[in-house]
Amino acid sequence: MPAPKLSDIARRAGVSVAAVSIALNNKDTTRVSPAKRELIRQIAQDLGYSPNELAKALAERRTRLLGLMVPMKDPIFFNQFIAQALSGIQASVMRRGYNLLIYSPSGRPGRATRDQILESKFTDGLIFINTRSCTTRDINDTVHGLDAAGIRFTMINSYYGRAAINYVGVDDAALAEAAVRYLVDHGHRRIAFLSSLPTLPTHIHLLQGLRRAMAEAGLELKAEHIGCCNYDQTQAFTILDQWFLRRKDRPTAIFTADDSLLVHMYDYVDARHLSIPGDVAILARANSANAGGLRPRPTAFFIPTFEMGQLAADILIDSIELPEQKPQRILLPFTFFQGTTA
Amino acid sequence: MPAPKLSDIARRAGVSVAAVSIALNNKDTTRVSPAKRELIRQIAQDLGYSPNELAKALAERRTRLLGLMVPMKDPIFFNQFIAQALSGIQASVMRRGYNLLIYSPSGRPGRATRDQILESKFTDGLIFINTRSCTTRDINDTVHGLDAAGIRFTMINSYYGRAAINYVGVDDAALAEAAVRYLVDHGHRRIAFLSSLPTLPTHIHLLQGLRRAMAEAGLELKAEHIGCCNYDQTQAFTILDQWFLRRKDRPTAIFTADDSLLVHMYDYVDARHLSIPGDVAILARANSANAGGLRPRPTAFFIPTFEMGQLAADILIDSIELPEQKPQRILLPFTFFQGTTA
DNA sequence: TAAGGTATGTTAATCGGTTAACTTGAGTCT
DNA sequence: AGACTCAAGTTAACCGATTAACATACCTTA
Repeated sequence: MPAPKLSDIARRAGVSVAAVSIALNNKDTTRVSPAKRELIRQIAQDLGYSPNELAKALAERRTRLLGLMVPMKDPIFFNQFIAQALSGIQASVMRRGYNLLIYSPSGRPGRATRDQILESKFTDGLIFINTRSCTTRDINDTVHGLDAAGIRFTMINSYYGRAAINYVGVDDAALAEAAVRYLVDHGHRRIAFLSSLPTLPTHIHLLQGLRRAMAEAGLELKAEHIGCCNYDQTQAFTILDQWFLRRKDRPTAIFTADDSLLVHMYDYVDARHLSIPGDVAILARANSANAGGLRPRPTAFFIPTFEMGQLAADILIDSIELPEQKPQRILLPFTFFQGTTA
Repeated sequence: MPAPKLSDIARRAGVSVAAVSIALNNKDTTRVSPAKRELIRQIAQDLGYSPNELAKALAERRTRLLGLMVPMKDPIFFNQFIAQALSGIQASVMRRGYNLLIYSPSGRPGRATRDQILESKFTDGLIFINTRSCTTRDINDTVHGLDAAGIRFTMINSYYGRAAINYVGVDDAALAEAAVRYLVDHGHRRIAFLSSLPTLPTHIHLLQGLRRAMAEAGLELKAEHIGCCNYDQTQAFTILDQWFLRRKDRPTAIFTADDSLLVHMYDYVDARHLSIPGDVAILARANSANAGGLRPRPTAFFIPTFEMGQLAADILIDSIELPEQKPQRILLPFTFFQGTTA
């Protein structure tokens, strides 16, 4: 038999559908007598009734669903940054009585995506993460489009515009400064920066910090000591060979911008039979859970990815439930771990 | 202004709402003249119309949403098995025009969960993964409840009952047999088995295979050489100390059941200054993506987690879209990787 | 005793779509 | 000319809830 609905209960109880709805939802306690309320409850229970959330959402104009926009490369959740943020998001979402819907538009989440999502009305709000291959322009367009449409959203570590939006990130510039200071304190003068994509907000912020701190130390970050490998091991090796196969000017320390680069560094060091930190010191910006299994243990600045996810969901839900809430911009602190690589 | 709806288009075009619905959905090409169809399209475009998917789903009794049931421990997606399966699921789901909803009931996905989900009607089908802390009874109850309610679902590597259900897994018994043969071929006679939870289907299947293959080789798997550490490093160390701190009967090889155990082994070997494979050989059942970063590279049987996710979603969608589809039971092959640990 | 308040419901509109069944007029066939 | 077919829409029921507005009886209170 089909699932019972409000009208089934109403018929059995000899009351109107409205009465059943009111009774079961605990609204307006004065509208249904305690006796009838109890009767209705009992019948609902006997029938194993549970509401059709779809109909409910349509009537209430609210789904209690959050959408996570993550640009699709097939094995997307292999990315520890995303996996951990997702865990944090899911934790908050559960705690606040919401659920999470995964949207992964193929291609860039620019105009098409915005439209696709604006349209659906399936989610009460959106979280953007790792909009890695988006141009600044795409992101700005998206931000403005969503704002104009009154859609609530939060960006995680992926926006460098100036609009007042919900934002959760880590202070990458400060992190890079701390990294340089650490390396300089340990005697390094030739420092290279290995990154994934030059368009990433993280890349840009790190670079700002690096330049500032190196200038302070009277050093210079040479253009040829900045490498981007586009998440590709082969490209990483090419860059590293350029740095290490010539005798002079060889960097003594490398600062890596994300987890995948750290792994590439380890692979490279293996392949070329270099020693860490003898031949090259490695200082990483990394996710703790991911770096935990690596040997040797990397010296690293860990970013609180899980917490970023949690906060992102929390401030998004705040802004959904409290209409007058101002957008929040949150930068989380990073932590230092002393490994054996620098 | 509020989002445009069908009725707005209908008014502007001077036709009925039904006509607009038909025209925009390309149904029944003979019902609306090409001219009117074009007019309606144009107006929809001008207004930036996009359908309210909620209303659509309610009317069509279909959401094109799949639910993923994953038991919630807070940092759930740190688990590479889940993260990879999720990636596979998401890939298939996208390809087939669906979206994914994450359900993570706190507590065991037994009766309460089943009810919670049956009720919602938000998803067209469910995927169960890693129902690690469920009793056999809970799982059987769930399976029967879902079947009775006509809910479509697939289980990934987490069912040992005999009901005909959609199931995707790996042939763990065969994997364990292959592991034993490899170790025996390399001269090992005292083999220990390190696992996480004795109630896991994987644990049970591996154990079957181990016993069978060792019997074939004229060996015995001693009860004290089977250890379960409940995902806890301290417990793992306790077990390993029992195995290694006494002189005789010390195992020469350890077969590990999942990724976390492999990491614990590495940590242990570090802590006790043992050498691999000199003091102890390690042969792992692992997820390739996760084990990829480990040094030394583990000798391992890799399970195709991503593909399992893909297939799970595919057969689920098949069974949703083809009502007469029989449940499919799929066991995927594993692959061997020759590392340096065994 | 008339007015007003309170408890307990019901009616009907609404959310934004889909779709079976009906209508109407024009063309076709015999 | 009458019966039949087909194109092109329209009407209205329906999906399964929520909720504002209205109705009724009973109880106070001045």
